[in-house]
Amino acid sequence: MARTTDGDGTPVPQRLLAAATRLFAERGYDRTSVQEIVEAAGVTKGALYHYFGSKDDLLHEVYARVLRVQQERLDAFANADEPIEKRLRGAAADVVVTTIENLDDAMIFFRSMHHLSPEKNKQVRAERRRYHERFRALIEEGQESGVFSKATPADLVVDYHFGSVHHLSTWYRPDGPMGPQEVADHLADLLLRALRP
Amino acid sequence: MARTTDGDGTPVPQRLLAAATRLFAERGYDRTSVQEIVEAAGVTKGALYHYFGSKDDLLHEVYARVLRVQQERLDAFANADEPIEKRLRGAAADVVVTTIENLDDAMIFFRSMHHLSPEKNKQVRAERRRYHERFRALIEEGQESGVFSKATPADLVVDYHFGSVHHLSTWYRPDGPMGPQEVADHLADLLLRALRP
DNA sequence: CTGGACAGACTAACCGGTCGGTATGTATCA
DNA sequence: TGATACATACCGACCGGTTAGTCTGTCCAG
Repeated sequence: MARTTDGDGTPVPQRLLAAATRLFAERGYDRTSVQEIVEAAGVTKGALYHYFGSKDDLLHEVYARVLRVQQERLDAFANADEPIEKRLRGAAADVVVTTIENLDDAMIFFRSMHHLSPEKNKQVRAERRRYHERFRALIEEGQESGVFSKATPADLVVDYHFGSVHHLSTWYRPDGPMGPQEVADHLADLLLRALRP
Repeated sequence: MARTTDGDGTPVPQRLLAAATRLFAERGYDRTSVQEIVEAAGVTKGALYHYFGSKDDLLHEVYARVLRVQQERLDAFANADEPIEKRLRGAAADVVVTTIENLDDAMIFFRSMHHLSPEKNKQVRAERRRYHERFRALIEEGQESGVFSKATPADLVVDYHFGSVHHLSTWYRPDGPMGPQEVADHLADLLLRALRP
């Protein structure tokens, strides 16, 4: 039997990543010791430093995973064969749902970026910008075609919406009165209503 | 001459608070050592622990200051003798301006809450709720009188707006193309437009 | 001479990361 | 088939460095 799956069926690197994600979201990056991560994953430090170069690397992996997923989902909605209104609404609501379904990731994303090393921070920022720009392009397209109001610069509208997404990890509770889809519909509504000409 | 004002005219406790605010915003709470704070303030650890019980206390003071100022300003706008639309717009825009003018505070506020001790965290949350509820009351008032749409629960609208305020510290740059008032007007516009019946 | 306002040396606890070592799996060849 | 050789996966003691907080002492105002 391969050592990689001792204990349960999940490979060690993924177990470490999962444990780190949970702990980083729970206590923050600096308050989580490498020792705690490896204990939660049921291995020792040797294993962690066998698969990851540093604690920082672990955090970076979390970011990479989130960014990849979000960008893929946005592209799918943005490139669909639908009227612009529907595409924007779909993308805006979807990012809310996936954020709620991965609140830990969101928490880490917005709270721990400054813990990344400068190069990795730069890399993450660059990918974030790609995401931001794809979203902005959607809004601009609607503005050009007269479906959305031009009163507010598209850039600002993007930040307005992502502010609310960002904020979710602060106030949303899974045991609260609203489900993910419900919140998503409301937030997408607010965005679309704000954009009415 | 009192030792409290050695060096410049500012009393030591305020110098410590100012230094801590800047450093916490710059590097984060955990990455800022007590030694760095006292050096930036031109004193030693003896002085810090003479005035503050702990590093945590220092952070708490930053929160208390921000909360007090924001609550006062909100109350002023909310209780003014104006139509509800104007009062909400005024409050919504004002919080944006003051947030931009104290970006360090905002950065710390949303990034470092989880570093507070449980009791202090609870205390801060309670005050935050008061603020949130005053703002929500404004929106509900407008909804009741038919000036604002009832399509979205008032609670969610509040979180929507404060999401964008929260987000400011992430993207706003003082040397960017927009001034504080300009951004504030746009964001208040978006809120009011989203609330149109 | 008393007490507040500090200075600064000190401590005990961690923490990230390293490193030598071991166990297991796999490829090669006689 | 069985032995040899090497690679991969991991263990856990250990190290250098840092940190929040303490404690004793000094100095000056009133």
